[in-house]
Amino acid sequence: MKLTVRGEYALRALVVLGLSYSADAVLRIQAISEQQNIPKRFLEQILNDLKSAGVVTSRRGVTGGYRLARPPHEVTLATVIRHMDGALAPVSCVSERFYEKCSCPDEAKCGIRSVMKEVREAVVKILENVTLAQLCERVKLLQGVQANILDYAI
Amino acid sequence: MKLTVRGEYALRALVVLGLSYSADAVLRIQAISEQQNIPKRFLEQILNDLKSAGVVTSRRGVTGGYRLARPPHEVTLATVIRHMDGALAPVSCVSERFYEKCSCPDEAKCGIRSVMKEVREAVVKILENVTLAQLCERVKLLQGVQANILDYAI
DNA sequence: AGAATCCCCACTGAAACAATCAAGTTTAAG
DNA sequence: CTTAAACTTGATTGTTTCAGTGGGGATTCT
Repeated sequence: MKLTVRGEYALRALVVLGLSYSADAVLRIQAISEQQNIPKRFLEQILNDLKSAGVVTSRRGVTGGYRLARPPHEVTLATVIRHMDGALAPVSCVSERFYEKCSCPDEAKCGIRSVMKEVREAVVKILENVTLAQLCERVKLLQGVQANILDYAI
Repeated sequence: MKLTVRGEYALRALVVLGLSYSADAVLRIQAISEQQNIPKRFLEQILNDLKSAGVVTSRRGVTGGYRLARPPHEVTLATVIRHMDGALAPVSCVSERFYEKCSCPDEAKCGIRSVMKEVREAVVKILENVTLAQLCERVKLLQGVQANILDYAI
């Protein structure tokens, strides 16, 4: 599994949306783009893609913007990454959803394949069990730690 | 971590070399290439690369060929894959050996990064603990099972 | 010498990646 | 009812990576 810049931007944007999640408040692309150093035009494309995945919804027009389509605890990182970057498996011949035949003489007898399956399992286990809500919690915690250090300094 | 075709070919070739490992017998590129459906010219390049990594050695000339530079139980998959395909981490900002700064506002406060570190740990734990010898064992086992099925059929 | 093998380095064609551009449509406010 | 600020859609571009090829050179046995 390789997380591309595209996938990373998607996660970063979703964290921002997750942190300010509420019934019907929306965030503008520009706001997210500025806060996260993401090229606006590129982010536009990415959020649109997340929309087609049913992860976010949008409102158009001058008061428009994006918000999560569902509460953060219902979105797993696995879902997001699979949609943006494809397979979680290190090679497609061990992928469940993005399977492709490989060139080895016989997949059933392939030792490499069995190791790669283990790797895939390990990755999937982590990413399917971390939700956007948990990711946001981590962020709050990390930023909280920093804030406390500052408090002491003052 | 993404295993490229290049890395996969390397592992496949090493399994062949591992299975017939002995003090000074060598295998020709052509033999490996034919057995494994790997383009000869490409394999040439790959084995040369593995040589510079100290994984294999070669003998030139008409009786030439390749063999493992060290016994199979001393070579981990992590070593091979890192040399062929680079970082095991899903993003380079969490890689130990291939670290590169990422574009997020503050790495220390990045929640995504902390999840990706977990993924990296999981992958490394597997690949650093599987040696070429163990991989060869798996292959023998898998092929053995097939052989038995055939025996019954006869 | 000659044939078979490894060695080295450059090159190419295709695909993936990271953007960017252009020309819409929708919406609220003035 | 016009306009500006937002999202929408689809194409395009420049760069890098990937997989594979090609040509010529060095080495070693016979």
